Amino acid sequence: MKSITEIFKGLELTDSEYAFIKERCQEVALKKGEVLLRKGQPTLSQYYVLEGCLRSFFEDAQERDHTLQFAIHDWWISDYTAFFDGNPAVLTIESIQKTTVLEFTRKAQIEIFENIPKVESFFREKMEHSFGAFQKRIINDLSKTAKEKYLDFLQTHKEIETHIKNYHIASFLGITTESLSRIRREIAKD
Amino acid sequence: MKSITEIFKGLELTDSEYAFIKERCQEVALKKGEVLLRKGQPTLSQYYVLEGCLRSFFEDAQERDHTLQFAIHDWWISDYTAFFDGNPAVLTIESIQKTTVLEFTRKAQIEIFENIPKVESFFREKMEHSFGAFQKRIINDLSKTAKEKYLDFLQTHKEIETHIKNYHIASFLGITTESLSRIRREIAKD
DNA sequence: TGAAAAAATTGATCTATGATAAGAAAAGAC
DNA sequence: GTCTTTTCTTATCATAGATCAATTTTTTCA
Repeated sequence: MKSITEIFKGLELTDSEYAFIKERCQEVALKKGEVLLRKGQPTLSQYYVLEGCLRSFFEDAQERDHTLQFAIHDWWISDYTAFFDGNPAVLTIESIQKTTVLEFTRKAQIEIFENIPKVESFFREKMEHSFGAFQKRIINDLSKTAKEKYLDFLQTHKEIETHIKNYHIASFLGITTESLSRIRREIAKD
Repeated sequence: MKSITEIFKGLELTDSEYAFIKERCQEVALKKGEVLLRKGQPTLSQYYVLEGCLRSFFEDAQERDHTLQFAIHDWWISDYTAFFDGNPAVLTIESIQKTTVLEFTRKAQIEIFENIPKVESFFREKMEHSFGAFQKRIINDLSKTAKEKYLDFLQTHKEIETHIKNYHIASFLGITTESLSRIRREIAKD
């Protein structure tokens, strides 16, 4: 079983530092299809995926859903607008496989930052990389065709692509499942 | 003239801490149209806008450009994928008005973090908010029509909208300038 | 202030993707 | 292993936004 030690790999924490962190997070197990966070709820926590796969998505006024993020082992996920600002969630997070996560509340996280500064640095760096990934995502959304976006997705999500339903991929790419199907046929021809 | 003291407003830094920071950043003045960072260059710095307006954009294979971000007074801007990971820039940053920025190199920033931990917390929080803004941007890109995106832009960029050329706004929204023009006509009718 | 350049608009097509509807294939349930 | 449900594909038609080609309006600066 994956555990807390590997979250902070590279950090060289002492046993008492680990213990301090361990007391401030909680393991949560989810069956396939279960909801971890529902839109409208207060978003008090951020989640680290130990095993399985989660998906965060936005439901628009026409009840179509738009996938913001997939998260597998060693990824973090939350509704960041809500988590950081204390607003109710606009996203819903659901498991698309049997999943285990570690839950860190905002309060716990801040306590940890205050007591173990190198964890704050660690999180800042994590954040910076995710920030870069979001920047890249926006650029892709603006500049690529649906087909290019799909090919790009296959590259950037190699390890998870096989577990994920095509309609979820379509929702991540911002196209309909029918369009994705046409694109897949075209690619298969090549 | 806007200056360094207001960057960290709310932080209550001592004079010597200010001095420490001041020695590690540099004021850069730009004429309208000048380039601050060009794609392909190493991205060693992050910029804080004192006055004026900058734009970061991506040029695709067809030489069309796609605006990622506008930055005015009190905003930070860089090519984050490049800045954080040490890769060459994929974005170009240009001034679209006479602009003054404070330049912080990565090295300087890390020195500051190590010596004044509360500045690191401050940056982490800045980052978190920007992260939330990017999340919102992606959701908008996925779920809204061009018209809705434009109306949203007018709201979220109230203070700067008047200085910015429509073709830059179009490039931010991911549509052509002709389409934006049609959308504007439609809105004017209402 | 008036000519040149830059920016915005308009009209006429074209095209990628959406919507709808139906059938085929795959996955799960019993 | 068959039945049911879910997922994926295919076909046809509709549409938002792109492209191309002028033209008008606004800005710049000599």
